[in-house]
Amino acid sequence: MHPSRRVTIIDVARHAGVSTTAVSKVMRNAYGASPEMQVKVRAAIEELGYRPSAAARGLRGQTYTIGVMLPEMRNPFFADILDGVTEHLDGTDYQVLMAACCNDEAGEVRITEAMIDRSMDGVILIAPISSRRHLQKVARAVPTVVVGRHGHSPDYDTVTDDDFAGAGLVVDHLVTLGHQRIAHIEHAERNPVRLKEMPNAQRADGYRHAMQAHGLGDHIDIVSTTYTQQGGYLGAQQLLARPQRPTAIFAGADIVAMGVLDALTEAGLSAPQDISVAGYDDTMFAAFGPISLTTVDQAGHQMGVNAVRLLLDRVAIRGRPTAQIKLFPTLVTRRTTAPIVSP
Amino acid sequence: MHPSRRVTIIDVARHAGVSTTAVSKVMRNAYGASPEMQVKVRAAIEELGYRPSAAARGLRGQTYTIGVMLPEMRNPFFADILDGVTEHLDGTDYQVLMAACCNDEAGEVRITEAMIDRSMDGVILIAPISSRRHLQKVARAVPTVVVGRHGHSPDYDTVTDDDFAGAGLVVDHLVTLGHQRIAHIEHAERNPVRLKEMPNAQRADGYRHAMQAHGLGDHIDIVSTTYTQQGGYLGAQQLLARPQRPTAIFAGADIVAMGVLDALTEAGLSAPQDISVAGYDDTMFAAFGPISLTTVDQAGHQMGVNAVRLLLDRVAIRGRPTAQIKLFPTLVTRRTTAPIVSP
DNA sequence: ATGAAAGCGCTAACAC
DNA sequence: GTGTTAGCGCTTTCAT
Repeated sequence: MHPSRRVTIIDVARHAGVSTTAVSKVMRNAYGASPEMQVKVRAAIEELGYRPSAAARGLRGQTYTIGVMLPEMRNPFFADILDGVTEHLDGTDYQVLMAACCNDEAGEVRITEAMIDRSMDGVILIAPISSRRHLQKVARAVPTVVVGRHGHSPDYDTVTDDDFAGAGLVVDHLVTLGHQRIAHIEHAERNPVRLKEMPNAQRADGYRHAMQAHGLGDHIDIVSTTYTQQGGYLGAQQLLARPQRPTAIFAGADIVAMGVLDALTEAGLSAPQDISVAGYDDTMFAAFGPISLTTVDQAGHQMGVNAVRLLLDRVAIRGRPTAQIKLFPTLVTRRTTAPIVSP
Repeated sequence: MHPSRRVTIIDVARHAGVSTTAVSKVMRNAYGASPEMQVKVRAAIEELGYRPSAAARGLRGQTYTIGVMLPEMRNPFFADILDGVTEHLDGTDYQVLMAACCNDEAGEVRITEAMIDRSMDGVILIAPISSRRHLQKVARAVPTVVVGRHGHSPDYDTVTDDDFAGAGLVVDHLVTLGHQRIAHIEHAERNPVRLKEMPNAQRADGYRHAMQAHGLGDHIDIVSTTYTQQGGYLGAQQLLARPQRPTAIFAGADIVAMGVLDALTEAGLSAPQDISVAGYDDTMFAAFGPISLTTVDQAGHQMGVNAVRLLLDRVAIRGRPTAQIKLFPTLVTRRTTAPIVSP
């Protein structure tokens, strides 16, 4: 026997004694195949172990492939989104394929183009940092849903979490505990468009707004670094060097909070005894006993589910007006925040 | 203007005043295109913004796509492997697309078949749990490299880390610190084939062997649960209930160690004061200050690099004999292990 | 409801 | 070195 040539639609048609058109129709549950036809064809498919070639399908119709672009793989929050996506696609003919990029614009362009080249039926872009121009271009080539980036476009749908409100939840919580000198570590952003659209910017805004609302405008204290462990470490060092150091630090992301904790330890301090610390994202490790970080849960799973829903919708009706879905976050209180001792 | 039909190879050929063959050859850097031809064609490609359709290419030649299957997304160790993979592919025409499955056999079958259907040029399977029969089947359909699973096959290459030796490193370390009652929490496995091939089984074997080698055969104490946080928690509870409880616990994976720490805290104990704890994998969170877990570094990055190398090799020369690459792990000593106090 | 036939965009085999 | 042509395996008109 030969190195097993793949079974094609022709083999199935011949085996079932029907036309390839018929097989194609059955495969796609398309209109125009009698029940008997269905039975015959399905039997042949089963017997021969036929699986359609996605490449060949893609040349005429769909590829039944959804692409998901992630900024990185190490933030478990993205895994939550993906769970929502794949779960909702379970049982359908669609397959999700992901690509993680390197958090840089060139990488995002490469990946999105690769997805378009591969005739994917739709793409979900998670927290993209590309220019709006590029996002538009992608969206015009393939049905697109952008997750975790605010702002709206006539070409793609968006699913976001209310980062502004989320930051407010943290500030409210800390104020309730008696804190006033609450500092924030943000991810530096200068690009004006992204300044409005990126979650990190919204969190900083939300922090500012909530501080004002509590009459703590004078205590607003923001350090700009990056959403990395290193960024948290450096940010906290700056804050600890203040003449009047803060009693609470709200890190813009859980991973940032890890760096903050490192800096505290190094300075001989600890949370929450000396300083309360809160993060954002409710990543897996936030729940670990020795860490037990107070943080904000973004409902990643729900974001994923909503993203696919919008996407499949758009695959079906290309031209429909775009939608923006905004979900609401919840505060997860753990052991790194506590009532202030000496106000 | 129309909803922009994609630019095809015909458009480019016409624009450059050459044949489609010529364009195709230039695209693939294939033999038989003069320098002037190259220039002309490249100019036309540039001007028209042409990008070849992967679907169409796949129907005849390659798709320039490498598929990577991951058992899950939340273990950062897999991200290390992927970094190695993508980094090594940087600058080539290949694109990596991943799919995470649900740690179950049916999911793995679905994903591998999806990759085959999509005419991927090669696949890298990370820590697959499927039957050998299925792996063989996949490998016969598409060039395959299996990562993180021992055993060898005439059809696929393997890249593994020496889990047996890694477990030995941990035991040696703990013995050096004066520990004798060193317990191990393993991932339960009954399937006889996987019992030999899966890393978890090798770690348990390595533990057993090392204990014997140190004359501590009588102290061998293995609890079978699962490689999850919950598994670690339950396993530790069992161990703490022993009449003579262990002075050190070697968890088969970092995530298991997290569960162990939870159980210790709950019992009013802590590491390393009361019990030393070691993990395996050196995942990102093992390095976090409040955790600071002693663990084993598997050099995931190197595994990734080696996997692609083997894969591209096999894509070029399909029939070549298979290779097995085994890397050596290193111990990462942190603060959850310490010299024994009262032996 | 069914099937014949014309492509989809590319590559490979073959002429020139 | 270059161009012509025949498919790759499907889906989609369009007859019947």
